[in-house]
Amino acid sequence: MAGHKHKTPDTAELSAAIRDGRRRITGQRRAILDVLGKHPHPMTNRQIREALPESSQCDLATIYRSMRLLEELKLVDRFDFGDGVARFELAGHHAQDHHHHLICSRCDEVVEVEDCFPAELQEELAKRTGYTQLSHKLEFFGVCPSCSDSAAKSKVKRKRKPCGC
Amino acid sequence: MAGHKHKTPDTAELSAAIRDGRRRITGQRRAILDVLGKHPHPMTNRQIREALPESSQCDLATIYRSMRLLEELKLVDRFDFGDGVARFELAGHHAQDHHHHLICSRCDEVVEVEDCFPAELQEELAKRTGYTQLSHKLEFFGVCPSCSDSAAKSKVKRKRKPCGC
DNA sequence: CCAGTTTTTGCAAACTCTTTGCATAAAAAG
DNA sequence: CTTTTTATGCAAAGAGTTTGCAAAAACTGG
Repeated sequence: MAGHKHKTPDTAELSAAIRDGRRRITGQRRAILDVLGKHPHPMTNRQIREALPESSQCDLATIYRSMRLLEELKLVDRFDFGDGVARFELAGHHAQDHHHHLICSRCDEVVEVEDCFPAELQEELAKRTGYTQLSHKLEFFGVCPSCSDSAAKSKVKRKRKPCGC
Repeated sequence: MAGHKHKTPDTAELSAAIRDGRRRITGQRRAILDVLGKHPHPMTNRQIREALPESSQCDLATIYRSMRLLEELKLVDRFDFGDGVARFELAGHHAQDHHHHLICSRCDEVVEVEDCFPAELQEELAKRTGYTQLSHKLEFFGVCPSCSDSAAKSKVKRKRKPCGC
């Protein structure tokens, strides 16, 4: 009974992923996955901590360590919205495990994007350059409908410009 | 006599760009542009400082401030290779002002890439989502020819994984 | 279910990149 | 050359992330 989507991996899946190494299934790790399972978009470590239930509060350092582990175990995916803060999403949370995002530069609203850089072009690039094992990082930025409506630009702004390209 | 490629903007260009605001043409700023003009790939602020001639050494804080200014003036472009460090390139340094990079995850070698996310797809994405003023951030990662040759994996490695996607 | 062994956690300190306050130096203006 | 205004150097502060270490929790084998 494995392979859920939009759900937290159950203990079986978790232990299956953890079994090989001598890692342990701790309450904190379960709680973190739980939180991620309830959020549709990438979360920062700080957001994860704030979203933890009181019963499973834990130190930020623990979250940082956990995210590294969970990333290695391929249970979460790391994203970079260009503001210098790492964000994580439960792997397999969305229809396509590989996907990108469209982020509003004014209010940070996020939309999941299924478009991806054309595989043929990427393969061509690999051949042309001789590089192997190609992957890419791609995120979109723009102004969301509600922010472009409210011409009032007195909204929260990102600290660092995300792109500029 | 403007519009050079692969060259440092001359004082005329610099002052033209600076004139509007009440900014000044200083030795440090000229030196920084000079350094960028000699490097084909994006440089970190620390690299820029180390590349400055002894005669124009300056504080890192000055470089940070200068890069912000030069970015606003569109004299340099900012890039993010996913390792948490900002990198800058002289604007118009390459044939296409808008371009991306292919970075070796083992040795950090960089190749300039002209491929770009298809404009049609991006416009479609804009229509579909209602977002406006779309832009994107795109970088490729892989293993360069020489690194894949030397199966010896005892090379310098990046501190943070760049992508994972 | 308990005792032993090994991994995790919390806490504090350290690190890296980046920003900022302030007195001084340098550039532009007259 | 003097005045005015912006930039720089230096030091300190911020933010995100990592790490050392003793105490706590999880797995193991009785």
